[in-house]
Amino acid sequence: MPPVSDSISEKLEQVQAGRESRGQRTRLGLQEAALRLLGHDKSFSSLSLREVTREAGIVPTAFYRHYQTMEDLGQDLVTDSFRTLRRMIRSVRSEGLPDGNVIGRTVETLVKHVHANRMHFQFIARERYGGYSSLRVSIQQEIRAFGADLATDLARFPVLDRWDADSMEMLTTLMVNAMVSIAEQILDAPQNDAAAEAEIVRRAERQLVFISLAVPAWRPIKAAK
Amino acid sequence: MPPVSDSISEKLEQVQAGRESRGQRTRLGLQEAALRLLGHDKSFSSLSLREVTREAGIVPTAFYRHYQTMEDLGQDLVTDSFRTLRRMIRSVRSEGLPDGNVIGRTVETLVKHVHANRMHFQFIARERYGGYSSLRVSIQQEIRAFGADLATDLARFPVLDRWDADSMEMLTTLMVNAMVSIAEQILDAPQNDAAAEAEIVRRAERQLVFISLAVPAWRPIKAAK
DNA sequence: TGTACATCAGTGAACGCGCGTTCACTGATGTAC
DNA sequence: TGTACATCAGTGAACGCGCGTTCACTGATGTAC
Repeated sequence: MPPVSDSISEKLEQVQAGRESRGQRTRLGLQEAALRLLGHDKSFSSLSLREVTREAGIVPTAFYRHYQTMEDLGQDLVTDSFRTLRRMIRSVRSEGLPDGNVIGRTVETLVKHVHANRMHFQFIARERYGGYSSLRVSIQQEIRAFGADLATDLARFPVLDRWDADSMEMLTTLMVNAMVSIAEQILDAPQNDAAAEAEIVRRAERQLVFISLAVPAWRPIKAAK
Repeated sequence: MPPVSDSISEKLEQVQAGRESRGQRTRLGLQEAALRLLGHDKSFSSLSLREVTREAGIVPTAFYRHYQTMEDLGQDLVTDSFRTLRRMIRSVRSEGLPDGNVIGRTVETLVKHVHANRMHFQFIARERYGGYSSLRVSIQQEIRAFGADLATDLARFPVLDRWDADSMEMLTTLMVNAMVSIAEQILDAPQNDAAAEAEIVRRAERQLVFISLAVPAWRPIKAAK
């Protein structure tokens, strides 16, 4: 296979509907079945192979045509979930230069995407410190990568563009943690309770505004050189 | 039983070594067995009743003399873990009025206690968003209570004593989240790697210092009235 | 202090169940010519 | 377009295993007198 970007090769495969198509449909079916089951207050590591295949409508043994273990399925879900997340951050970024109510727009976008990809976020939240250690490691890496992306965006702010890498990392860590916490609160809140959700959003925005107030007061170490 | 405080009645029971003593020893044995098993990279919800009793050196059926389900055992562990945590915060508080390097002392104390109660913290970290929803709820409540304690402590600072409740809650949430994240990093770091740990501590302190820089710039809403 | 008795904690056999995994198979899909 | 063939994806029976839970039991512990 030529070194094409993921999303392009994805589409190609869909269009070709070639030799792999049946296999890939089932593979996707397994992923979706797992996510669906995670909605019922279960964690991925407590899902059984048989449960997933049952939900996917295939026989247990067919699982092995696609994955060696449940852990491998989990890895695919991590990859997928963060593809979603990256798409989200890209959409905020592409809305032009930072201006106006950046925090408001960011929180709004985050909340919107948590709803649109509820099960992906649920999966990440549960597995971040949960079951399989290999998934924990992957998730931790992806979150760090997400923070790095955020750092790039933030560097466009005049005050921040001369900060040292260490200080930037600290700031992005703080913001990513806040965003993770927001996502978790949204997931925990009763669904369709607009008031409760508005309150979460309000608090989240206040928190991020508060953090941003520290920015002018901070003296980045290496920038002083 | 008369309404005595938990820790007092605990000691009384130990001293009396009365009718309950054998039962209580086993009950404690079950709790410790569960914690011990959590060290091996497993989450509580994936622990089986038989595993725990095996580790505790009793027959599976004896479990029911002490708990109805594993979930009940988990509740005891939550209670215990936070008793530990509360003892910790109390020790920092009792070291006199806030002065000198409060942040440094707080982080140091936290790290020390994470090491001393590694398995309790591990349990909390894993179950915070993990398996049983009843445990998740209890943990969330306890963390909120911990935040309330912190708010009381922080109110002794001159700048903060006139903040409205909402703003205080925001600040403590931010700090508690930071502390939770520190604890999780310490748990994840390779044990006995002093350098890695020092780095975590350094970053944590910078983060908390950063947050505190926002304090003077913040205008609490209701205090303006 | 000694004995008879009640309660409490731990035992061991047994059960039915869902699990992950193996295997030889069948049928569907795609390729070569 | 049609046929022969190879590969790939799903099947269904079977296995041994650890699980949670029941039950009637035994022995340890504590109490009453």
